[in-house]
Amino acid sequence: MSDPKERFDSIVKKLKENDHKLTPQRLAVIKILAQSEGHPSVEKIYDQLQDDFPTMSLATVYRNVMLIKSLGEILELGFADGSNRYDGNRPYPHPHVICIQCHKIIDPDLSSLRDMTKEVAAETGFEILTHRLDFFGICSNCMAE
Amino acid sequence: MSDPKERFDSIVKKLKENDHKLTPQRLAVIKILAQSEGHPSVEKIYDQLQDDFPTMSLATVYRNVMLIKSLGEILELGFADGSNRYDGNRPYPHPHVICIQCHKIIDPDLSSLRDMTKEVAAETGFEILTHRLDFFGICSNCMAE
DNA sequence: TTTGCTGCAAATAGTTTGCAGAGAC
DNA sequence: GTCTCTGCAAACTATTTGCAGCAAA
Repeated sequence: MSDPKERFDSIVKKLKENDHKLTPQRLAVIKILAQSEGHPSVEKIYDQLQDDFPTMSLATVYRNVMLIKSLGEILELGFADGSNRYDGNRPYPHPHVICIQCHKIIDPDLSSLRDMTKEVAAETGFEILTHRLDFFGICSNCMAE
Repeated sequence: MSDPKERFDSIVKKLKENDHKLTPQRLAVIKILAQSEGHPSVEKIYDQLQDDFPTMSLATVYRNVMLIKSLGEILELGFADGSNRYDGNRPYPHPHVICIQCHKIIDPDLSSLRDMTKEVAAETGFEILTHRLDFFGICSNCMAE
């Protein structure tokens, strides 16, 4: 769990470095991404902004999420059903555990992944640049119901 | 590498068991999926069918791929950019190595994955049902160019 | 003042669906 | 003969883009 404030500042800094303007809408999107525990979708971000920015358009959310992603400050999680969700806390590849019932996403700690990447590179002759690892199942909450 | 003929028969059998009709179009889709080394997209399957079935529609390919997927006989690989590709050889979850340049997909052998699933279950309290593991990089062919 | 950003609406791309006729069984 | 499947075209959904006005620096 990184500090939301720290993440927010770090993303803002990156934007400044690359000469992007800091509009209220943009800052609001960053704020949500920086403090998101739940890996929000664009739609979710949009919904959360309706109170403070009732006239803000979905296109603006998309544009800002894309921009921040292109700066490498968030991780995009695209799924087969077409839904995309974003992790603003850890912009580097890491495993996710996803509840197929309530769609909660959490980040487990896994040590053995680095070795696996090496193993794959050796076996396939690829130069491995990144990876994606998701586990799908039922969380304890949903199991109890 | 499973035997394409065997895979074909096994999918056909599953369809019969579930009272689905065996149309020429359907069998042609199955044939391509069963012998696919390259994890084809729907579009790719459609293209390959144009010679033998010039009037066949994309919708039919989609419907058949969906049907076979719903019977658990192919694995769907959806990507963040919206592209979907299908593995008709190994319909169970397994790792993939994907070249980001030529989009080739190959299946490496990785032993340590089962242990990892257990580790995740223990740490998160989830009941893990399936997973998805992709490595992205540059294949040796593309590196040479 | 100068760009880049926003909101709106229209365009786009991949996939799904309704319907009428064709064809598997 | 029955009922599913197919082809076509239209519908749908998530995302992107063009444009004119607005606002950050």
